Amino acid sequence: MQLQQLRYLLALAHSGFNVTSAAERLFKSQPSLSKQLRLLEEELGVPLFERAGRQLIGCTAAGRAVMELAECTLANIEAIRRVSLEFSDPSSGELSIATTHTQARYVLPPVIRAFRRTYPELSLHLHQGSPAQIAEMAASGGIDFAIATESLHLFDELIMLPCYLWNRAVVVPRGHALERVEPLTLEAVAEYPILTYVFGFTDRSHINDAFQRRGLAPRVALTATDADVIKTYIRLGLGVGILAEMAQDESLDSDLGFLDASHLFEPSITRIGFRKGLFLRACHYDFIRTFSSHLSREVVDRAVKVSTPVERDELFETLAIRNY
Amino acid sequence: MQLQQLRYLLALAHSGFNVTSAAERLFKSQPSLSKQLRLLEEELGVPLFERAGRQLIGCTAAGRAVMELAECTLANIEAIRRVSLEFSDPSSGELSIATTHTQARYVLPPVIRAFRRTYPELSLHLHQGSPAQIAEMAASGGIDFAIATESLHLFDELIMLPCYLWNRAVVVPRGHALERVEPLTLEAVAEYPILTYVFGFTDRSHINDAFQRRGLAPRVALTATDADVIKTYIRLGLGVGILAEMAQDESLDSDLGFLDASHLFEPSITRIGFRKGLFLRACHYDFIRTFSSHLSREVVDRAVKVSTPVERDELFETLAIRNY
DNA sequence: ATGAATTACGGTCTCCGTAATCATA
DNA sequence: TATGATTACGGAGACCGTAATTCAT
Repeated sequence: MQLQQLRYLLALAHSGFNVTSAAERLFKSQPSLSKQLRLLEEELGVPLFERAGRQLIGCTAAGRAVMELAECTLANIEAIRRVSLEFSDPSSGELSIATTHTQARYVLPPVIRAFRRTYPELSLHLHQGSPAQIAEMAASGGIDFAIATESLHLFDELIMLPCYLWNRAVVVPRGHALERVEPLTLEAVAEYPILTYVFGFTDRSHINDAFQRRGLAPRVALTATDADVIKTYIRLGLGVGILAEMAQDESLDSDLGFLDASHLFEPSITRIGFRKGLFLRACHYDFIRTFSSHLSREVVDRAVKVSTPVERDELFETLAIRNY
Repeated sequence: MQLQQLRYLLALAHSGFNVTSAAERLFKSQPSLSKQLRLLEEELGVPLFERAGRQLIGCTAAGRAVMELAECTLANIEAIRRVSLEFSDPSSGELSIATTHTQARYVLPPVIRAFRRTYPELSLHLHQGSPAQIAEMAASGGIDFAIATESLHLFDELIMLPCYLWNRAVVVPRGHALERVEPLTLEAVAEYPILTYVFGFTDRSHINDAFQRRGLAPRVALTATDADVIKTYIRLGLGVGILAEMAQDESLDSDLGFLDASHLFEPSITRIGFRKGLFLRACHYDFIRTFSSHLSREVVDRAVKVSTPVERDELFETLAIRNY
């Protein structure tokens, strides 16, 4: 049995049991893959795949069991690589972060600036996507960290740690009538067309819930994944925005009014997550710590140890999570 | 990186970092090993071994970390083999049990007789040794089960499940004066030279403790690892034996009196254990169940899930453990 | 007839063993 | 000098790719 064969096995599963596309993904010829998969199957002495004629169309029960173990094995190999890299040069290497626009544009810059001072040799990679894509990226490897506000709990291969609480702001062009409503109410906001994030980003459901509880049905004029895009349309007078409070850029947004709406909507919680198998290097711990100071190495280690998300939540009930 | 190289790595560690003897153990030439180990080290880019000149004399911190992961990886590979074997032919294969003389000679025969009726194709292997050796065998692989009364908790790679409680018997030649002492007391026993198990077997400390609590210092005339050996000397009149109650063979021991001593010594508990990584086949579950009927598949699975021995003990507090 | 897996075959690279060399106690 | 690791070299085999073949829709 060879590690290659196990890699082929997983690639096959990830390509919907299409040998050709698995081969392409691995930059190998199709016969090579085909042969190695057959050899593995023969060595193990048990059919791993459901077949329709010559086509592979799925996994047998044995195949699933083997697949799971193979995944674990390769994660281990990966861990060996990482641990060696860490010992050979603790400050070198790469760190890939998948996150949403809001985090990458507004939240992370000061964090990364500080982090780079301690790890100037490390190359950082920022990948953007929807929370679901982010979680997928982190779960299936290649990405070290996922940072987002929702959806990440969907993957139970991910360990999620709470970072900070944040509230929403109602964003209007300067001089807008809402600026004079004190205190701001949902009823007042609902008078205007709403511009906010698309569903699946930054807890849209919190916003809907709040209006619905008051029996209000706001008109949503436009949604986007990107606060900068939304701000552009606010400036054009299409309506009022409901954005994350982080999305205020003091120097560029002097023409916009950010009205605190923490009393109108439930706060949301931004989390950082990583794959369960991930070997955490010093720079990993340091990044998490830089991002969220209560997540010390000890806290992270404890969170990794406990096996269920529920237990992890219990762990964090005792810790104070800062507001943004 | 190849699995072979990881195997070499572990073999090296198990041979005290002597490349030559590691090579012998693996039936490979020494240069091959030497080269592969060097290649691995180069690939990982970090020294794994402490060197004295050309000699390898130990592990670096990186080496230890890699070693641990390698062990885990190979256990996974082993699990893949097993799981495949299980699917290809659930009733074939081998089952190796390491245990003490008492278990192998007196306790296991009816268990194995029953077990073989369900798995006639399976070859069973009984390895004997001291509890410490048994634990070592089970922990370092090759052996499926360890069965013994003590010491097994020393290895935290082992999952130990309690099987049954048993008491001691005072064993005398028929007609011995102790047979007429009703009820039997420690003081009466302490009058005679004692024959019992060597330390490290079957909870010798329970015996010592009991005497000590009563301020008695019995004369221990002879200790052995083997109940049959001890009985021989009892028959020769060297003294009275303190043996496990299981050690009575109804048909062969009619010339010996087994006097119940359950009121004199704390009961002991016999456990069955296996390596944490072990993939449990149906025959494994069945063997455990045959040996100890309260250890159903569900109970075993739950015990495997919980991570600490303490939690496991809690799990079993609610279950009734039978007496022998 | 086309898409997809398998078989056939040849080349390259890896791993292993033998033999010779080097270092250390 | 003896023990034990490393280097050198040649052979067997594994893996891969191209091309041809087979199967099924």
